[in-house]
Amino acid sequence: MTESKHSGNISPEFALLGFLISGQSHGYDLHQRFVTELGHVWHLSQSQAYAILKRLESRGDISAHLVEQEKLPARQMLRITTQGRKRFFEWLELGLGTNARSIRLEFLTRLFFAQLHRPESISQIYNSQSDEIESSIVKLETLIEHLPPEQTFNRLSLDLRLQQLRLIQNWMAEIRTQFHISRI
Amino acid sequence: MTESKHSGNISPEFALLGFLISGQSHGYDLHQRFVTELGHVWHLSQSQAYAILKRLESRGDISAHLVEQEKLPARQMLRITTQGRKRFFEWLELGLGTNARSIRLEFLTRLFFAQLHRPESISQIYNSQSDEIESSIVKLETLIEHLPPEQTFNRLSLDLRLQQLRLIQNWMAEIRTQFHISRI
DNA sequence: TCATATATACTCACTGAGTGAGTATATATG
DNA sequence: CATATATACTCACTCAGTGAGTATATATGA
Repeated sequence: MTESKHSGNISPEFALLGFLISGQSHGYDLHQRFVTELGHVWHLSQSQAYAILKRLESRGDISAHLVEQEKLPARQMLRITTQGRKRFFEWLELGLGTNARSIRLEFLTRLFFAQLHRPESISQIYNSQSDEIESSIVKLETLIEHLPPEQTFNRLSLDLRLQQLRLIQNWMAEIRTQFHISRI
Repeated sequence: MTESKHSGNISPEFALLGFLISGQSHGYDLHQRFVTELGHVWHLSQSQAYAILKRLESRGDISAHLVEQEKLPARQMLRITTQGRKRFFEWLELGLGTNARSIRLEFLTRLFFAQLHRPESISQIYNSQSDEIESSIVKLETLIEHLPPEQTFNRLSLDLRLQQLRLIQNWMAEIRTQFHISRI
């Protein structure tokens, strides 16, 4: 317990990769697309976008090629590599997340790119996320049951988390109808 | 938009300060207390606790004194300074937070320490937090209203945030009765 | 009795998240 | 003609966070 484990928050990275699946592009444009399409899901500053792209390049998930322009400064044209493509689809179909924040951020991001690049696996993504929530609700419930009664603040915290997870279930049910996702 | 602006997440710092209000202590003990009392509200690793304490010292919010022990390694005994005390109570009574996460984390932490050190200002803290939520619900509602309809994912994200804020309102109403907090 | 686990008490090196400002140029707008 | 805005990045910096390591003492079980 609890979140902020420095592990989450990987998906702006994958979002940038996801945009590159549609074809090569450059930092400025990727950041722009990110802001207009997912700007209310995540916040991503320009410099941060560039930093992430640098990291992706150093890991071999994308490759960069300088393209001179007559007037404006040269562009770093970016292409996703085979490895990057593999990593992206692994994240898309296997990545999960349990807490409210990561669901809003990661799950929505995955849904967004699934719709773009893998519409046929939307229901699989949806269902595994939904199962994950189910099971973490159960875990939380037992955790709360076994919490010593004097732990007022820990209890309040876990109570809210539990209620948030239940809320997310309803919110996801709403998504299911909107996206015409079939049950398991 | 959206959170994770690198600004939030200041309260483990204040929590450590808060424990020092009750009297001097040392890193190991402070971390232990944190984990047992607020371990389900926040996660705070040991090394992180020490890092924060270092920062607090460099800012002059706490002072350290080496205390030799016959057998175990020496302790850094930590005391809160006048400045630290001032900073702590400012945070306690003025600090706010709008998103689900920061409310669960920061608000609960403030409530915890208010109960310990300032029970008379609990209702003020509660009410200003509650007002803050009210006003950000209004903001979110208008934001959603003015969102172009094709922005499916941004809308879904904001919808969930709105519902989460409403959930928090109910959760806080529950706290009000538990803590016998009077209305404004 | 001897190994092993656990508690005490911290340090260190490292990666990553994130910001804010700066650089340089082109085009549109009042 | 000045100013704002869009294009396209870079840089220096701070804070967050982890995981492993160091060193010692005591309890616990085979």
